[in-house]
Amino acid sequence: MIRTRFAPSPTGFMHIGNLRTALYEYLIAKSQNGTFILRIEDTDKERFVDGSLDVIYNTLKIAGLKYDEGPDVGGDYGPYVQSERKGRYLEYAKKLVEKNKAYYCFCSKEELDKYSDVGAKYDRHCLNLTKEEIENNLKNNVPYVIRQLIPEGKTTFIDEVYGEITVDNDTLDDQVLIKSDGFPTYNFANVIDDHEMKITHVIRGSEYLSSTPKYVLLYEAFNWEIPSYIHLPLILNSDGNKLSKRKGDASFEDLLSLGFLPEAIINYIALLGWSPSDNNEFFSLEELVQNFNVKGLSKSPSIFDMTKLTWMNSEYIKKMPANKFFEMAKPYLESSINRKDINLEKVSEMVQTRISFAKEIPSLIDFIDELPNYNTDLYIHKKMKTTLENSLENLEIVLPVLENIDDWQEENIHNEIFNLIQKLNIKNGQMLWPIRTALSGKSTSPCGAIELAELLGKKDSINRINIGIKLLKEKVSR
RNA sequence: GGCCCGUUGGUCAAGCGGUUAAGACACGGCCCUUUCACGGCUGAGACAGGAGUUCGAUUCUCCUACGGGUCACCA
Repeated sequence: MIRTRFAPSPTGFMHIGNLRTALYEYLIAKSQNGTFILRIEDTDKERFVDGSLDVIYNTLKIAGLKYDEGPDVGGDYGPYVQSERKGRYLEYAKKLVEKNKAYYCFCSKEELDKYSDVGAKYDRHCLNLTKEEIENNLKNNVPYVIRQLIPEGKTTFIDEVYGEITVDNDTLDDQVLIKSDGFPTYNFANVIDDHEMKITHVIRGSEYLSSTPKYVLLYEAFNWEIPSYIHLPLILNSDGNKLSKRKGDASFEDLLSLGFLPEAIINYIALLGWSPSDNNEFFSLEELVQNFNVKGLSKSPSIFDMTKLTWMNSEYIKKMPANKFFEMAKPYLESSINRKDINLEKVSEMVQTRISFAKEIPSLIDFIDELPNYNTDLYIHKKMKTTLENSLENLEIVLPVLENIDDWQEENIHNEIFNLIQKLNIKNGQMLWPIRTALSGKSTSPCGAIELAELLGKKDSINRINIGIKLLKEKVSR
């Protein structure tokens, strides 16, 4: 039975990279009917950020990554918050000391700083302490840490993505296991908890690849079974650097607030570093569970491409049922349209195929409440064969026709205008382009002239055409 | 700097000794059309470099270059 875990630290918001790691941990477990666990790694009291626990819970909830065990849902291997497990780690460390796989170190931080260059290893000063010295120090409450004693030789492990990796142990430092504040270091707590929680597959970012030998040595020191390792390639931003909030890279929350759909985000990031066996690109979470396979994981880092995410989100939007889309679009529609005579559902329909994410809505429909100031050059359109002169002419001709329509319905407006076009024997565009321009004041609009006229209503439409005529007259007469 | 990992079009990527080296995004063109979008068709664009192994290397090995990760009482 597979057991995987997501083990974030409550130090801020959720990176896209973290989310993807959680996603893969979830998928690997669920694709084999396994158990997915959430564990909070809060051994660094100083970096704790208020509210970040909620961010973790919320993100997983919104993303649909339901965990079977965790701080807020319980489970047989709790507690699932490391700070609540504090007592256990020291006992384990002492066991290692007894076995001669670890040792007390009383060197102060200042002492160590003196000769710490990049790549310098701890000189094992305290390894030579006599039993009496150690006991004396402990009795006198001299602050201490417990360090792992790295044996000689080489360490080999197998990563399911990267294959067999071997390192020389003398490149490894005697890392601290228990800090002087009594808390375990991340590396130590991780091993202990993974073992106690019976984690079978350790899945994490490839930045941990080079510390994995130390983990392996720890498991060996305890004589515990070593879990499977699956290291994931990094996600980089378009500059080729690690994703970071400071550099302006979007977090999951940022994307949500832009109106991206969680399903689309999940779908997109699932494809960063993993590819299915067929060419399909669209996967619901459930489909990901069914199709996920470790074999599809890649080794090389991938760049987070906002453009493709945007495309994928627009595809999801297009596939939404109209009523569901309306529900999502409503707040945006309501905030940018104050007129009460506008049919918001109709606007919603128009907008659905034209946006990539919800926050794009306002800029598409901002002309509805108020006709923007526009340049008469908008009337000139080569393909439509429109000029300032014939635009003016056609607007003047169509105005009385529109004024005569009593039942302001799309069908009627359509008929009247097309009759006129036929009578005048002109191209459709020569009439429709000027009307659309006069009604919207923009080079693009979410629909054509006739739909626009119906939407805005008779009074406003005629008013806007009059404004158009006036603007054109001023321009042409000059 | 030491150690570890990586390198297929601008981006995501398939490929796992013999292929015209898929597909997607983005980009160009055409069609559809009442603007824009949608949709359809189409085009351009890649195996980092060099040695081996082999009848044959994108695929295997080594070297070089470049990129990344890591070397904390952070996670």
